[in-house]
Amino acid sequence: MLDLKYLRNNFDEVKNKLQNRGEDLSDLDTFGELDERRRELIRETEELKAKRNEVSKDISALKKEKKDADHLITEMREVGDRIKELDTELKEVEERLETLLLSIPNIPHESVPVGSDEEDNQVAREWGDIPEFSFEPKAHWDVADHLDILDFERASKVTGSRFTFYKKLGARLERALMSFMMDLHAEEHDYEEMLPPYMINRASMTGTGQLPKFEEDAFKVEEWDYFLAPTAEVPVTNYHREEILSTEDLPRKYVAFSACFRSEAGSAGRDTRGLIRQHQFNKVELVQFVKPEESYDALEQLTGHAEKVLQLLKLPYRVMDMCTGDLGFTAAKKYDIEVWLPSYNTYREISSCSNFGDFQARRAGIRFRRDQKGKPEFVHTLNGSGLALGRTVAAILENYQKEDGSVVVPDVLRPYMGGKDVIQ
RNA sequence: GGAGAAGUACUCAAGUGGCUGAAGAGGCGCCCCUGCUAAGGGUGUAGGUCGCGUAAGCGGCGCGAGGGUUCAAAUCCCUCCUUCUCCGCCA
Repeated sequence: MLDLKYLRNNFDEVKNKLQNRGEDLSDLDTFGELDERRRELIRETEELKAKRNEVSKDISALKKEKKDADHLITEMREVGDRIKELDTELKEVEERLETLLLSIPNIPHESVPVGSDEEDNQVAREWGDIPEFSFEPKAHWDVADHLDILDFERASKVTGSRFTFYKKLGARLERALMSFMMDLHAEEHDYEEMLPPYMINRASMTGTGQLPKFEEDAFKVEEWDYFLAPTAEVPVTNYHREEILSTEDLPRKYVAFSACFRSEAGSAGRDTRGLIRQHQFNKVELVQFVKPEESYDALEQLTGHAEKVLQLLKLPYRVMDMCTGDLGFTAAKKYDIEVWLPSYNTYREISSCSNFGDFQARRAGIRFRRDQKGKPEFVHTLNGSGLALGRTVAAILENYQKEDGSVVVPDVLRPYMGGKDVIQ
């Protein structure tokens, strides 16, 4: 959410900066009218309330002296009615204004490359050597099928499409990755470990920006106003919703494991096979709350923490600096980390690291105080996958596959795999 | 699911219709005393947000949330949320 006063005072500039984001901005022009009407109503209603408060004191005094106050009471009855009318209109105007503000995307940071779609994203850096195979590398679902470690078919029977059963060493591999990543971030990168709820209420989903605009992307729990968490970003960021942190609380860094649920509305027919696009997947998520002046350094650091996972797993990747048109609704700046998948002969997203500036913090009311007497200020929030587990499994199966159909276990995972060095 | 109790400021807590933005205590700030510490005395401090204003400031809101009654609500009524206790059920 953008700051109301900032938007008022810099309307054209803001509109201009949002232009190359590719979002629909047609509602933006109602802002001026709503904002003006709101303040008009506030002025009017507050004047009347001040009067009512004053006269109420007079009435109280008169009553105490056993004097007649009927004429004042009659007058205030009318004032009260008028206040009620104005308040009703004010409430309606404020709701419309709120809805509008909640639907305006974040302003991109000046360093974000201008562009219209993913074609305009820029490669920030590449790491690792693309593996060469003496045979035709198989897609991870074929590797998994041969090893009998994933069962998509039975998952469609039990639930539906885009779900899977992990089996045997496949299940073990996913669990190993979870522990490996949690340990790495908690012990080496100084994040506090957390296991959040997987169901989230509406206020929290609004706080991080999934709502109101993207309700169709989420799974809704019938009868409850709860949503299945699309990412641990939502519960963990909202952990501090409506709180004022003290300056020594910052930066605050959390690493959370959670299942993630996405309806994938609008992706029908894409990545229908394998682990790349599931309705449910596991993810280790990094979340940071930092002082405003530190957030862009923190983004580099956090992205580095996610990259470290791939480096230790020895999986080749590249980091993309996302352009204005591909930033998403909430981010001010975003890096996607893409891992090499041999069977696709390309890189695929495995992590997304974003700095939201104060955009989420304003929605969620997450603030901090620099010193005892200081005014509360909004923190900056960041998060990034560290990493998505399903896609990491896919990357390992594909990059570490052998001609005989077995898969070598990356060194760093062996302690988590009971010492196993190969899946066969 | 059933039966009860409670939600007030950083914390504890008083307050059942009108000088209560809210007693008191703790905490925190400053000062004094005691050569440090412990203890004692004095004094100060109350959040947040919105509107008007260059500012000082003035005003509105506000006692879990949202409605309602009233000239006036922390205080009365309704709905919801959360916490606690007991019973039932359950991983």
